[in-house]
Amino acid sequence: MTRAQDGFAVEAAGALPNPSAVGLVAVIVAATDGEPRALTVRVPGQATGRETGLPAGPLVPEHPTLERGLRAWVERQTQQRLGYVEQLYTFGDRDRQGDDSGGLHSLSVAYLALVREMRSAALAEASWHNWYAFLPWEDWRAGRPATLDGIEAKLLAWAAGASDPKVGRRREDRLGLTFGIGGGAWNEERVLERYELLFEAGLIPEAQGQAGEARVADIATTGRPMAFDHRRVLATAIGRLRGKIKYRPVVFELMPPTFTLFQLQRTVEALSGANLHKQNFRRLVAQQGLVEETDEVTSGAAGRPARLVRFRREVLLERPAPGFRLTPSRRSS
Amino acid sequence: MTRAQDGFAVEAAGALPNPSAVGLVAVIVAATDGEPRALTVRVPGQATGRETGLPAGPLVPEHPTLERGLRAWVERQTQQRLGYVEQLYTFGDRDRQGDDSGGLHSLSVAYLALVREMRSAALAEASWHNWYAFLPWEDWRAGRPATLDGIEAKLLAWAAGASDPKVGRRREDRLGLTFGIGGGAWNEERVLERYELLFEAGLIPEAQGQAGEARVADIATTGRPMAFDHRRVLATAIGRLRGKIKYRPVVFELMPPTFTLFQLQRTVEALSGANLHKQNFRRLVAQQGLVEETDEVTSGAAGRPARLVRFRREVLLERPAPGFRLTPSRRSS
DNA sequence: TCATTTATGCTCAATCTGAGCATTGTGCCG
DNA sequence: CGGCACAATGCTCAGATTGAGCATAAATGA
Repeated sequence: MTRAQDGFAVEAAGALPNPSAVGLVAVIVAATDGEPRALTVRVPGQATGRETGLPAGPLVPEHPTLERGLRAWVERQTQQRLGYVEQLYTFGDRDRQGDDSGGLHSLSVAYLALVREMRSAALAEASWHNWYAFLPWEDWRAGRPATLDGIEAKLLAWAAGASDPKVGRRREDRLGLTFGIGGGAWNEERVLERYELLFEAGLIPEAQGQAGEARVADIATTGRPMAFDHRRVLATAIGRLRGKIKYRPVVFELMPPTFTLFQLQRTVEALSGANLHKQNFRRLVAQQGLVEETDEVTSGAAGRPARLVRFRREVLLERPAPGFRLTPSRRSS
Repeated sequence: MTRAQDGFAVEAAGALPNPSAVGLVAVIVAATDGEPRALTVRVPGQATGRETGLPAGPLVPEHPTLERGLRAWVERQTQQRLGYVEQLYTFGDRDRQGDDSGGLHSLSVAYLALVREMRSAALAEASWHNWYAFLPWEDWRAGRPATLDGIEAKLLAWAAGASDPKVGRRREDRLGLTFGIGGGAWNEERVLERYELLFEAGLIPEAQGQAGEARVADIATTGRPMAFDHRRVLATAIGRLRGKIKYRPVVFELMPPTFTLFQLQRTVEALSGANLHKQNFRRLVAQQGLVEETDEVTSGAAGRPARLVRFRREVLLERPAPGFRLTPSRRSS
């Protein structure tokens, strides 16, 4: 069925030459105590011993769809029920893969999953990490991250160090767009673009396959490395999630059955990396009808008890499916 | 390097078992005379002779990235310069692929490309089609598409025909969400969900591999079929594009160097399938600073001549990168 | 009891949106 | 040549949404 015709190589999707190695990678996200967490595993490292990486596995031909395959595979191996699952991106970068298995083009199909509990942390080799450990510049909840000073300096040097001045100017433009250097605003969704920029600028040890050799000083500024190019996958996931919570009620996949509005806000803030105006946040949630009150209230903690609410499942049937608009406030720390 | 450990199959992305056949599919979009078009080719059909399909080809291991590979491949074969290229989705559905090449899992990585001209229509076997020929229910510019009457009736019958009443209710919910049946609103972004629903309901001939045998009556209501599952890919592309134009200035990839505001509006309307309020549209474009005036005006046509404008490339460097908010008006036909 | 802390209610100005009316240039038709 | 039809363009206005803050309520703990 393979056939080239008149300049078009028209191929049946089912019968192609050049078989490739295809893997699945999962970014499994939870939010506990107002911190965003990703499930990681220890993998055999490229350079040194063992490194932190994302759960990954082979594409299993037994399953009818990619997503169902991933779901079954992860749920079986982590005892973790996956609620929301969404395909993220397919990575096929040759020189960015860990290693090239001789001629086979290798692809990784990445998925984002949102889960409620963290029981599987009990599993050996698997553990939850605050995702900002890997991308520390993305957390603005306590104000501008200190690490950005060092990063900006290095990025500016990188831009200035371009041989062609035109290239240098383009680099500076990108610095403005992504990191807001030079009067630009910080757009919390551009997580991947920021990571890519750091990668290109040589600030990411994974770029040279040296994830295992990152110096402590580097980790302090550019974060903890991951095996292969998994930080890129994580960056993709965070960016996607930050965008999605604005127009789809996906945060609730991360919440327990009942919760307070402030817990909800903390979770949204954890994901977006920015603080929100409290009163306006509740107004938004109320207006959209995202939650309904229970007759329980919290107790024990300091301050006035908060009413517990639950997600109104019906909103999934209402249009347009709402989410959260993120409007940062000046509250910090 | 393949290794299972403690419940996690941890695999280096580059060394996986089960090689798969991987293909690339491209949805190449242009907009001419206010109509949205997709580039199609004639492919050897599954059942009957030759069918319409999307340009597709094998993954070429020579290229450093998937996107660069696709770009080079399409540009060479269609003489069509691809401006904007974006990865859409990776399809791996087993039973939805055209045919299964014995044991190999087959994937299609789909891309969306926006182009300006349509020269390659000159190529034999390749031609441009109004994309609503394939998804006629998606075009609301002349009011509610007539085809929806027939579709709704069949969908309601499908929901009512569920053996389990619970399943039936869930189907009805989905009808409301996607097609707005039962008091719901039409959300122009849910193109894929609508297609999937029709597919499940058995209204899409491709579902049984009968794309080539669709009856004329069916084509009138559920649109022209495509080879394999390419209509699903097209639906994905349209949905994505409709979402994207709202927050990124991507429409300009489809416009000639200079154009009138109304031409721009027509293009946005063509993509979104809905009409917009003219004065508000210009206000939006002006406010956002998306275009700058040239000193030329149109002439020859009826009515007052319009000023020609051009896209302000600088907006790509301004934050947050703006797009179009789509607010339908009552103007129709 | 009072200070502290958090939850919750409410106000207000600025801006944004959706809708429509009015005016301005052109080509075209008697 | 005057007037008409037709788009383009300018402008207004009420209602809704946003961003920010003040005020009050209901707990805990010294």
